[in-house]
Amino acid sequence: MSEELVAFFKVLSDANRLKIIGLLAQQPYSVEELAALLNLKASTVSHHLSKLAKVGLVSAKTESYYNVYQLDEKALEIKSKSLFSQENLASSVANVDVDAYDNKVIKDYVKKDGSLKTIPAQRKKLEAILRYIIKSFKAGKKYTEKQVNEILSQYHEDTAYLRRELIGYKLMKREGGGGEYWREE
Amino acid sequence: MSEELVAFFKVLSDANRLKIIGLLAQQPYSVEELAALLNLKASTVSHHLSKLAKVGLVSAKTESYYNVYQLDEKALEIKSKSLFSQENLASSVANVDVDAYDNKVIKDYVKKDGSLKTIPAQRKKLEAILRYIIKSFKAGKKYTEKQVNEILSQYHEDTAYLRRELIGYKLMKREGGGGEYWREE
DNA sequence: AATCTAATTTGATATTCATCGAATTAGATT
DNA sequence: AATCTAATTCGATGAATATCAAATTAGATT
Repeated sequence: MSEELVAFFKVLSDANRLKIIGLLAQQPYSVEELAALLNLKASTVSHHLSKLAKVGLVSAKTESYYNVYQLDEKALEIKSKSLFSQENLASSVANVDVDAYDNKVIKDYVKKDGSLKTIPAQRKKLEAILRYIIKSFKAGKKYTEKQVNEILSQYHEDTAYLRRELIGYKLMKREGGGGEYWREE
Repeated sequence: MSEELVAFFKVLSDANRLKIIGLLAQQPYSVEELAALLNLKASTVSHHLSKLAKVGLVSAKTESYYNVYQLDEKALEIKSKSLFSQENLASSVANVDVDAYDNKVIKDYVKKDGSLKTIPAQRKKLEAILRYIIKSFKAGKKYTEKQVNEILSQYHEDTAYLRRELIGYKLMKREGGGGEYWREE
C-alpha cells in the first residue's frame, strides 16, 4: 500500500518528468517531439514515459509512425487529492512497530529477573518503563499503598519514587487521603 | 520555481520519510524515538528530518534533552492542494524551448541557401517545415497562384505539392475558383 | 566544574537511477 | 518483399543519495 505512494512520488521527483507532464497538459506529443523539446535522447524520454505510464499518469495512442502520449488529467486530479488522506498516512505506518521504542528501553533497563538495573533519568525512558510497570496492576482494581509498594518492589527498592512518578505521569491515580490507588485507563 | 516542486517530491519519495510523516501525524516524536520505531540509526533519522524541515513539513521544539519534531499540517495541506495547479504545471515548462522540435527539423531539412534538401515524408516533420515556410507570406495579404508558386520555388521545385499541403494543414487558405491565396492566422 | 545524553555533522560505502549509444522491435511506405 | 522510421529495450556509466559509524556539538544533570 505504502509502496504505491512512494512509487508515485519517486516518479514525480524528476525535473524532466515534471516537464513532460507540463507539456502534455498543453497538448499530446510524440516521443520524438518530447525528446527535441527537452533536449534529450528518445530512449531517455521513452524511459521516463514508461515510468509515468506505470503509475497511470500518461497513456499512448499509436498514430501511423508515432506513439503519441497524452496526459490522463483525471488520474492526476484524483491522485493529487488523495495523496495525504488519512488513509494514506495510516497505511504508511502500517508496518511500523509502535512499541519498538518502549521495547528498546525495556531491553536496556530490565534485568532477566524482571527488576530494573536503574531507574532511567531521562523523561521519555522513564515513561516507557512506567508504561511497562503499570501492566502489573489490574485495571479497575483498588490497591492499598502497601499493596502498591509490594508490587513495585519487584522492580526497584525505591518504591516511593516509582509510585510518585506513576501518579505524576497519570498512569495511576490516588484517592484523597484514603490511601487508595488504582490504574488509570 | 519548478526546482522547488521537484525538491518537494524528492523529499517525499522515500519510504522512511513517509513513515515519519505518518507517525508525526499521530503525535510528536523525538529523534531517538523515531529511530527506534523505524529501526534506523539516529543519525539517519536526523538526516531525514532535516530534509523534511527544509521543505517546511516538520519543525522541532527543544524539550530538555530532546528535539521533539512535529508535523506542520497546515503546510502539508496547502502544498498538497496546489501541487498540480495550473501555475505549477506552467512553471515546470517555463524553460522549455517550445520551438526546439521545429528547429531541429529545419536544421535537418533546410540547406544553407534556404532551400529544402527533400520534402519530409513524415507528417510531423512536414508540418514543422510548412510552419517554417508559411512565414514567407505576410498575414492579411492576398497572393495569386503565380506569386505563391514563385515564393515556394525558393524551397522546392514541387511547388504544387507544397501549396496543397499548406492548404491541407490549414496554414493557407484559398478563395473558391478565383485563384486568391492568403495566410491563415 | 565535570560528566552525561541526544542530536547533528562528517566521511565512507553501497545502491539507485538518469542518461546515452547500440541493438532490437513494430509498423508503415514504396 | 524490401526498406524506412519511431519507439523500445539493453548494457554501461556517472551522479545522487540512503545508511551507518565516528567525531563533534549543544544542553542538562550531578
